[in-house]
Amino acid sequence: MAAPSSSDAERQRDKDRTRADILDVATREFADKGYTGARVDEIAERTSTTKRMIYYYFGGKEQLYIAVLERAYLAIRALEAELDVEHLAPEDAIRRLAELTFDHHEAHPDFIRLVSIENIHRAEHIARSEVLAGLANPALDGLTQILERGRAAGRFRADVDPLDVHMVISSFCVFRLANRHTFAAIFGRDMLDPGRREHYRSMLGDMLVDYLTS
Amino acid sequence: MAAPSSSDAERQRDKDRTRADILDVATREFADKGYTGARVDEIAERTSTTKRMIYYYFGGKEQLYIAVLERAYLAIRALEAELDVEHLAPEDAIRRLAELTFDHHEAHPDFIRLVSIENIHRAEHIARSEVLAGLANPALDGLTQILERGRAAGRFRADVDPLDVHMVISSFCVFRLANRHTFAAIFGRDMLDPGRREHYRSMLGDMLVDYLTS
DNA sequence: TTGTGTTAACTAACTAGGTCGTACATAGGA
DNA sequence: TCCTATGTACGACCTAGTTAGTTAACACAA
Repeated sequence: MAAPSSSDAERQRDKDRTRADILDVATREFADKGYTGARVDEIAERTSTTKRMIYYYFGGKEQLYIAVLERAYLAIRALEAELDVEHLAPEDAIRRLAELTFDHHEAHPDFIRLVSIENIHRAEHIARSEVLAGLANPALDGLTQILERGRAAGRFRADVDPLDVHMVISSFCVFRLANRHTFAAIFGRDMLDPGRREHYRSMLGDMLVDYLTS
Repeated sequence: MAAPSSSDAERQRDKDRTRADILDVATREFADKGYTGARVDEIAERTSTTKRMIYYYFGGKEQLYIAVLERAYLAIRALEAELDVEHLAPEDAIRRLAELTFDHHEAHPDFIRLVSIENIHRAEHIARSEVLAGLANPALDGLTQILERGRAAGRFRADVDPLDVHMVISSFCVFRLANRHTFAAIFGRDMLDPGRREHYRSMLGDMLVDYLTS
């Protein structure tokens, strides 16, 4: 490693920008068309660089896809880590966490689609990623503390596993986005209708609190 | 139209059998690899017939895929229509319905995968199917009656929409199957572990009853 | 019964258009 | 001269869909 000169730093910045550019385009393409449906040529065309560069930077289609997944998961986990609910009553804290997840998923439909796609592939790519395999959810720590506090205060039932609660929150928020198209096609209801947003958002909190305090 | 001779009937049976054979194989292939990932050649090879026959019977890859979706939805709806809970108390009826959906989804992972895949494609194929677009869920009628009974008896809250309850049930049951791979990769928990099955099955009913009676 | 025309069921081989990945050439800084 | 970075062009393979032709069953007239 040579000592970094200013031009080295510049070049590194350029490189990072090119990588980020490719990842932006690739994220949209993979989220849109799935792993098999995505076209490397298409990604290259929508990038300020060439296909050759994609192979130069990432090695291949699969490694590019894994890089896309890694960045998407890391971004979402970074946001989750900011959760701060220690000053709230347990019930309100649970509602707050549910709302955070709710908002979060709604704001990142690409991420939800990538997760769906990755599940179709039985998470084989995540398993192959050293960054992601076993990457725990930071929100889980906050959730564990909330449940602990609620239980200590005698307000929450004692037999609840944080991961189960996380699963319920995720299932509600993920389903609303991931299955909205078949749901709309069959029942004629758009789960993302802005007019119903608040209803769903508070419904999840209500359900959780009712269950935890029963 | 000639009067149906016995050989006509036989030929129709053969034809139906060939169609069903192709659909069986195609269901597995599409559920396994997704629409784009599925290979018509592969389906043909695993069938007792040839690729040309698939085009002969179904017209193309997309029409074959739609036929697979139609059959899968129709099969599941037929089972749902058998729900009979009028003799149960509203709380028990809700639990029964939730368990039926829970068991059902668990027993039909291929169907869940097809639904996930179809959502990745924004339900464009379902929308194109005359059979499926607007095919309501028979279980929804049962659910509506249960909620009505519970409300009339003063045991259930009044402000609950059947479709919302259906959504909660579906989200829980679907998430458990559809997202099990990424969930396992990241949290190290297999949501389909038989040892946890009863826990999840009753947890869903508990949650619903807690919410509806709150 | 036999010959003939007709139609549905079926098949192998092919085509046209992609699709990932690579070989090669080049430029320019250290 | 070596290394990183980049562009062009191509090759090997794959895949949905088609073409052109075969087989088998049947209807009906002679």
